[in-house]
Amino acid sequence: MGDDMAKDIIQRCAQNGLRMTDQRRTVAQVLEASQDHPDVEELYARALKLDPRISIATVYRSVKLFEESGILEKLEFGDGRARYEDAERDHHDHLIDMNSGEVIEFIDPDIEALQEKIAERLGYRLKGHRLELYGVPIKRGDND
Amino acid sequence: MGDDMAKDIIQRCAQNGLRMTDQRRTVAQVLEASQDHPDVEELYARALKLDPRISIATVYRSVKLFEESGILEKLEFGDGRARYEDAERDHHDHLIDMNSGEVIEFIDPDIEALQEKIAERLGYRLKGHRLELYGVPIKRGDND
DNA sequence: TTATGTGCAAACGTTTTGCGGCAGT
DNA sequence: ACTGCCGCAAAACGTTTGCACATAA
Repeated sequence: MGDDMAKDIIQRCAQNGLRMTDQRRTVAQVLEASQDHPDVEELYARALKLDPRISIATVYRSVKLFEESGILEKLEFGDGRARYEDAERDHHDHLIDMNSGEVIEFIDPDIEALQEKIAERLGYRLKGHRLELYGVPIKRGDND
Repeated sequence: MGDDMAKDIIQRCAQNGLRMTDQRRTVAQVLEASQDHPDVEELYARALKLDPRISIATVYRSVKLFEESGILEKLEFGDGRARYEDAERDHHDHLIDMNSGEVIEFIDPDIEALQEKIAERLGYRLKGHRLELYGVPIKRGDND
């Protein structure tokens, strides 16, 4: 019991006192169901299937609102489009497959600790970071 | 001896067979002289002082060309504007001061090694990475 | 009921591009 | 001379916003 049970996005919206509309529920639902990293255009496409009346402006407004409420985290992988992911999930970084564009998530406690130490050494308190690895799959028989 | 002497941007342009115009030389010169991380608008402002005839379209075209030739590296700090820096300088990462916007460069061999190891563990050959730390200065008397 | 959200289309800031003229090799 | 660059202005891109209407609380 207690509230260590993971809350879904809609619950956290309510918790933050956000007025819940059909559109916001739709956007939340799409995000919840996405295991990949869709950009806003793609979020909009998926939302349209659940609610053909929704507009892309509302999708933009919703993700921005959710981000400002700390419910989502904004990601930018350098292709000019923003992506959003659930901020409450365990922290992780991203490895981008340069061939397929696939995004692999990972965590490494050593690297987290090292970052804190580096910031401190430079006289800063670490507030956030962004780590992206870009790589290509190691194929069997790929000797170098 | 040999060519372990650091080459400047203009030399590397020539080396890559790029046709050198006054404008490209100006952009190269501005980049060479910049110790900070100016965005393209700022690059243009600085270039204008050296050559009042240059247009911002040319600045955009030049940095893109230089990037495609591997002479510059494109940086995006999440403010919607691209920045470019000399790709041949020693590799380093960035710490962004969240109060002032100042960008501090650093290198940490441990973190570099760790990244290689993580990519390998995930079945990837690391081709590049992006590490940005976001922090606030630790002030004396700041107990916490 | 009243404040707030929505859809639409227009505006935005950054970056790219089509064009006719100009310049590097 | 010939290819490719330049400046200009217009377009493109992802994102934001003003407005009149609709809806949650």
